Amino acid sequence: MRKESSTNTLNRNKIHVNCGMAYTLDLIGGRWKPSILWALLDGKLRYSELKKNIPEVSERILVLQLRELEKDGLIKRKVYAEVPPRVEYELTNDGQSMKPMLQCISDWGEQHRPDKKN
Amino acid sequence: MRKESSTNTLNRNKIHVNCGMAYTLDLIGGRWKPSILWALLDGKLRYSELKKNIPEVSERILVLQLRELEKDGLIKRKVYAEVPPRVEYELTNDGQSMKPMLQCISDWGEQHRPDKKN
DNA sequence: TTAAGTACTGACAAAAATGTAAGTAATGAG
DNA sequence: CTCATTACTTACATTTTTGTCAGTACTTAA
Repeated sequence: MRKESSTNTLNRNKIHVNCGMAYTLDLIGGRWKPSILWALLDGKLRYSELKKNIPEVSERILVLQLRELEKDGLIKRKVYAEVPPRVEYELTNDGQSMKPMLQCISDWGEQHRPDKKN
Repeated sequence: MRKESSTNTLNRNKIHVNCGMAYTLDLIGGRWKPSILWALLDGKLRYSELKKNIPEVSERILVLQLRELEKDGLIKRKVYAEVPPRVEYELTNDGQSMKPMLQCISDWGEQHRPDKKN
């Protein structure tokens, strides 16, 4: 949770105003968000499929990260009125519009991380 | 400081191995790192100039972020043996190689943040 | 002797992010 | 009636990040 008036939060918001980079990075910068976005680049996935894709994450955190991505308009959540439940996640248009940027970020990482295989 | 064996840290490292995006974002994702990198894109700056560029940050945090960027090989620190002291920061080659990516991240932010001026 | 300038450092505190373990709701199958 | 299935939620604990405030070291200039 975020205290609206902590220096920490105020700073965050001030930075967004004069640094587009900081704004973007705040949206995609959570621990598991890159993995989630990456998985969704190929199309929609059910909650359980996301979990399989990202085995290390706990359910609580996965849901938290999904909710934030949804709140920030990068993914949408579609619930089917079935039992057992079915929920699908997919990128919104804004999320799709990140594709080239995400690819670029990924490429830089692949090329520069120390333990890459030659 | 980081406890090398917490689940938190282990997860961070595991993610790096199979998600280049996550690796990159970890390097540039600190609160003030985008602002610092952005300022250094135009050339080297003294510590005091960086401070002027980013007035909100406290000295302690500014130094912390600079040290991390340095440790991760994105910037270099050059000390002149003068009094009063002079220290200059500039991008390394790896830092320079981020330029197009950083521009891309910045552009996305400028175009999508809610409170942009039309 | 005192002050000014620069680039910090240290002790401490608050806030935010991440993780663990267990539990819930609805329904159809056996 | 019990179990399996799916997508979560809740209470709690730990770890990490960010921030505050005061102080330091060195030398030159007044």
